[in-house]
Amino acid sequence: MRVTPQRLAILDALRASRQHPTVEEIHEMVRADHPAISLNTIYKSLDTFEGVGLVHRFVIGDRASYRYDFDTRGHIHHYCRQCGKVSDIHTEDFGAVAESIRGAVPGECLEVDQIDVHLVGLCSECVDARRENA
Amino acid sequence: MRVTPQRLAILDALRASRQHPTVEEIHEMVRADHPAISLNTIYKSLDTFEGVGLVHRFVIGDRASYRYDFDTRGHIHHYCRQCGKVSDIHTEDFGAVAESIRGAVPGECLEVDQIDVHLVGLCSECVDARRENA
DNA sequence: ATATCTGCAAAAGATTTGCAAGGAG
DNA sequence: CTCCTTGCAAATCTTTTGCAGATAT
Repeated sequence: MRVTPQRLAILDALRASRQHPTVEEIHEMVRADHPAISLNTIYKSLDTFEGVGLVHRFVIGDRASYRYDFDTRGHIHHYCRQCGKVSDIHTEDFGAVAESIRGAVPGECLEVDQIDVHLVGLCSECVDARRENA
Repeated sequence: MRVTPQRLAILDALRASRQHPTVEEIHEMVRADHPAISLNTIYKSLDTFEGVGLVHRFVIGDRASYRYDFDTRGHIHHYCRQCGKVSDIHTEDFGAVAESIRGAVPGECLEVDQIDVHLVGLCSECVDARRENA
């Protein structure tokens, strides 16, 4: 895998963002420094990164677009069905959650490499907003 | 919500399938009895059904397409990265898993309506196939 | 030097929108 | 009878593919 200015910029942008950006959003961010970078390069680079486990790709909520996360440690994602924001839920104890999930799997016959937990609901801002309007 | 032959056919097809079909797949199935049904009708009907909680929509694995599930009870989905099959993992104790997940959420500030647990790995057939080739 | 990566353009795939005709309530 | 639903077509959005030139190693 080659190290290019584009790839470094993509990784930097993803690391800097806590927003689980879509490909399009990453494109926007990287263009600030690399005006000529193509969307295609974003797609291919992220695909490469995912292949070597540098980043995590997922789809959440009612938006069928890939989102990327620089943080590959196990954690929970929350999708706000009001504003669309995706937030991390970092728990001290994701291990216990993973354990409980693995315990529910009949085992032996199938293999599990990756566990994604997605919650859908309202983020704290949207809960607050609703409370004010009530 | 109106009851039409098309909608009944869509619900029947979805109920009959344990494959978590995509919109395109549902279209194929329903066309057996309703050759003239349009893809658009499938989209709109499923959207309506989801709105009233009749079906569950999700996206899993590396295929960015909506999948639908007639079974709206909480359960785990497993995606096979080899063959693409999506299977249900019905555990007696999804309640315990849900409990453990809710316990990990800091609470009060955000709302959780729905919990999706997605596993990625190999299905039993693909595990067997690999074992035979080894 | 050479295999990989980039950027452009086009193709492919998935979902949504607009509208006129049809059918359920 | 009226409003919701259907089917068609086109538009939009997202992702993939093909290829020629550039570049990291």
